[in-house]
Amino acid sequence: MVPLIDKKASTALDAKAPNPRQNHLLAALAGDEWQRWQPLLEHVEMPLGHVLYESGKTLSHIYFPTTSIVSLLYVMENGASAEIAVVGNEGLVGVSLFMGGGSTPSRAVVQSAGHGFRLKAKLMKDEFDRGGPVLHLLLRYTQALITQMSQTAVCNRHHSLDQQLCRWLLLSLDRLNGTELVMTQELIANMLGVRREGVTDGANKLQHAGLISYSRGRIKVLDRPGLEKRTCECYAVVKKEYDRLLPLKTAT
Amino acid sequence: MVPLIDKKASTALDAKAPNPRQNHLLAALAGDEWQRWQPLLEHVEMPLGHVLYESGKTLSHIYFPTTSIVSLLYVMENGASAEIAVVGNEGLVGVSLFMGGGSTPSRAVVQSAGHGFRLKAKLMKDEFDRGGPVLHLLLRYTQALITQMSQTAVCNRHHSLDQQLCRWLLLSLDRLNGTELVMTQELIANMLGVRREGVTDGANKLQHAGLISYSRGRIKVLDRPGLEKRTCECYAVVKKEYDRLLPLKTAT
DNA sequence: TGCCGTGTGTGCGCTAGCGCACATAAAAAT
DNA sequence: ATTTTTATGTGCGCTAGCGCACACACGGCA
Repeated sequence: MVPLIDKKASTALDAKAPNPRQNHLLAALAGDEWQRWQPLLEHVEMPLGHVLYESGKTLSHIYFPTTSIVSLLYVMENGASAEIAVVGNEGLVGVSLFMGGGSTPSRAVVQSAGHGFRLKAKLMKDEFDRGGPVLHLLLRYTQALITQMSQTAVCNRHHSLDQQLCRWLLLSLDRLNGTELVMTQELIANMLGVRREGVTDGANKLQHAGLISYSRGRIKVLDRPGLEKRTCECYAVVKKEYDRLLPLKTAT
Repeated sequence: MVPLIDKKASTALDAKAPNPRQNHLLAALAGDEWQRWQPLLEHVEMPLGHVLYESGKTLSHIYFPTTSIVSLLYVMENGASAEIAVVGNEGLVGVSLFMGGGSTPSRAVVQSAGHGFRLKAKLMKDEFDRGGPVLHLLLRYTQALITQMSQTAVCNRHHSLDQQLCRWLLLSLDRLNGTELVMTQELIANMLGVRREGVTDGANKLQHAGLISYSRGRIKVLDRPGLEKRTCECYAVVKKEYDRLLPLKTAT
């Protein structure tokens, strides 16, 4: 029997017929642009850990996550790493393609498995160079991304691991549908650029405070407002800036 | 007598007839664009501490430093601060103007007094929207700026105060002519988002190592290669990316 | 010449987070 | 059902950087 109406019915449906318009940028395209883009978009699975592009290498595609989350992270010479920004269904991966360089010193890794769509580099560039609304949409998104990166820098400097953990959970949640993250503490530690034990500590505190519950790679958020109270200002700053720059006109 | 040939002859000359083309972006403009821009550019003094724009406020101008350095910094609710990026004669201040938002959550402060030029917001937008080489130049610069911000985030996470101090000195030096910075340790601490005492310590070590010499707000760099050896990889990453994205065609 | 303000040096005790080395426990494998 | 793998918990000593409280010391100004 085809498992269409199992416990994961909705996600199974998504998997069967993923909708590009789940991505907010694609959803924001006007009718004629959308007509032009639709046939060019290629659906892609985004499995956990998949590297969309490697530091310094030329981008072949630009990615629009729908149900996945991608981390832009920087891996250092000594192996330590740090996340620069998160991208989910609100954005795209590969701004350097239209910004000019064609590459960045960072790496893009799927942090939460799911789906997405992609567009060939050449096509993307052409679309961008047509100017008009597409160009301005993409640039506004880039501006929001810049804010997230800046705020990450500030947060790394001044805030406690606990606060950063909250920020990170919230940012990730905002980029997914539900209230559950599939994510080991080891992974989170990698993203935040801290020790795994530190994350264990932080997560423990949050669990005892009744804000989250987790076990072996599944984190359920029980009390979102509680998390927001515990996090630093950084989360709100970033959120506000995304909302300002990329107001949601039509959610599919 | 007009103090034209005093001990600061060259800088006095700069002050008298500052040259917009000292700014690399302006220098990169092709003949016809340059003709168009030249009459629109307004020369401005950039005194130490001057705030070019405030967090969240709409930008009225875009600034092209020539002999000054501007810090993009974020000031937090509790008063703590952190620098996001530095801008000198290689760039411009106010990317959010053409990126779309018209404002950012950060603040722009003159960190090293000098000169610069500015362009009215409206004019800048119009120029940008003409598309073509100007647009691509500005976006490439923005891309470089993004790299700097990312690297700042990474550096804040993983590197020691000493390394960051070296990075900061080198980045600042690159954006000035000479080998001397007019800058108190207090100021530097503010930029790096650390304690003043920490900077004192670091500077002391560098002085004892014979890399710099300083006294009361004047820092002379004696051994640049030495600094480069002490700093973290972040400096080189940023430098390389700037060079890649913004090759110097003609220095005036 | 002496004074005062702004920079810089120094010495505490304190804490967050690190690195390491394990102990447990839940799932997956056979 | 037993073993193996993977995820999480815990404990320890260690260090960088913080916050605070001063002591100097240079350089301009009266």
